[in-house]
Amino acid sequence: MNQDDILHALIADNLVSAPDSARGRLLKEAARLFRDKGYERTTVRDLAAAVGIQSGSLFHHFRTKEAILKAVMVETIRLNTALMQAAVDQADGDRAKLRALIYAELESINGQTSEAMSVLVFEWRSLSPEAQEEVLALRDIYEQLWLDVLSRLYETGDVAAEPFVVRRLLTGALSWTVTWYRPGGEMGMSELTDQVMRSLGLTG
Amino acid sequence: MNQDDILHALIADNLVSAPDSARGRLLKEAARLFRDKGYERTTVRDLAAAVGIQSGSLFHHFRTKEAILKAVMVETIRLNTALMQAAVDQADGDRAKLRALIYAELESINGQTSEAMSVLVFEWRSLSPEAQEEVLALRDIYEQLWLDVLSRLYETGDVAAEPFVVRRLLTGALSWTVTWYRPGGEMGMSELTDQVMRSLGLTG
DNA sequence: CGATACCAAGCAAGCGCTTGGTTTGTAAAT
DNA sequence: ATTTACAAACCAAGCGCTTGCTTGGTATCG
Repeated sequence: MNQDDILHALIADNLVSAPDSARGRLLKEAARLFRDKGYERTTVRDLAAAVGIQSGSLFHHFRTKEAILKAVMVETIRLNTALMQAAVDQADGDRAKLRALIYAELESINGQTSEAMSVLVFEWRSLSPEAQEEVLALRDIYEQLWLDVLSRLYETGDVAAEPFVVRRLLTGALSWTVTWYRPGGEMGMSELTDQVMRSLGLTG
Repeated sequence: MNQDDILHALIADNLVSAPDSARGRLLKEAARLFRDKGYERTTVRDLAAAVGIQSGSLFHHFRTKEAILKAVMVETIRLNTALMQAAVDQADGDRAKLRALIYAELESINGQTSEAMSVLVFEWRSLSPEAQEEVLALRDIYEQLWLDVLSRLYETGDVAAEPFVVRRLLTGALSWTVTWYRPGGEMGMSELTDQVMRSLGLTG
């Protein structure tokens, strides 16, 4: 299963919108606008204009503006959970698994789903508490992947700090790359992954 | 110079507002509201109510709502730059200096100036580009403190990754603590600092 | 023919900010 | 000691605009 296969499997199960559907295109544009201007500064008129319809027509596809934000987040988490799962499964050994997770998360944050991942980090507060809870539940599976690997590395002494702390530090460190790292620049994603591994005192 | 002395020196120089002045109280409440609800969701009526005046009276103290956001950020950076400088100066040796910087930043993020630091991280985009540039210039001094220490640790081999990458990873990792770390809980700030040092493969 | 997708128009509410006038604090002049 | 002067701090009211969303109707298409 490569990345495209994973995406299409999710689309087939109706867990993620096809990028060429009306809904998919709207979510893509919404993610871009929310990242660029922030959720609150993005108006329903902006969103409608981005896909070439009238603002009122949006509400045929989504009940509220917030539902759009939520959909962006939910679909992104679903996709990334599947990608992370695959990354872990394919790697041999815990160091390699950790490296695969870091690489996969960097790719989520700085690659194709970059806009949506930014929204997930920086627009979290714009979600109502009820919606936050729902989205949080989806994250749990995903977080467990990290904790399993980090726990084993902690027991072997490869990583000296507590797994759940390391994971949270890494969440911040990797999320933040969106503010300074430029894919396609001097440093490649693989090189950046190496730098992260080295920062953790792990080499190879 | 302890923390209070540093604060009062800045107040004397008119670089930071006194916490008991009208302006200081407004900035404190603004930071809290901006963190809790976000800049856009916080109305001038909210801000005014928080300090017990009419919304129109706000504009006697600040020209625009954005000027309030900017003042929160500027004053916070000024204070924290001074605190970091003191932390570096007081520590002996580069490992100790790094630890002091990490501890000081964790304290900024999770201690007294917590609200304002959150605003600095999560409301950055709400600043106009011109204001962003001004605030960014203030950060440079502060960032140089980190780079000096990290460069020396890189040369001695204590830290295996490039200084500017490590600093940026740390910026993210430490900023993110605001989302999960609770001061006064099980883990103290000093213990958290240790965990960060261990995550970097540094002990003692 | 019925559902799906859309448009044109606009409503009610909330927004940042302005305005004109009043109170309050302070310090010099009487 | 009282008056005068004046600026800083504040209020009450509301203007003009934008916001998310609704409504009633019209294409489009299997």
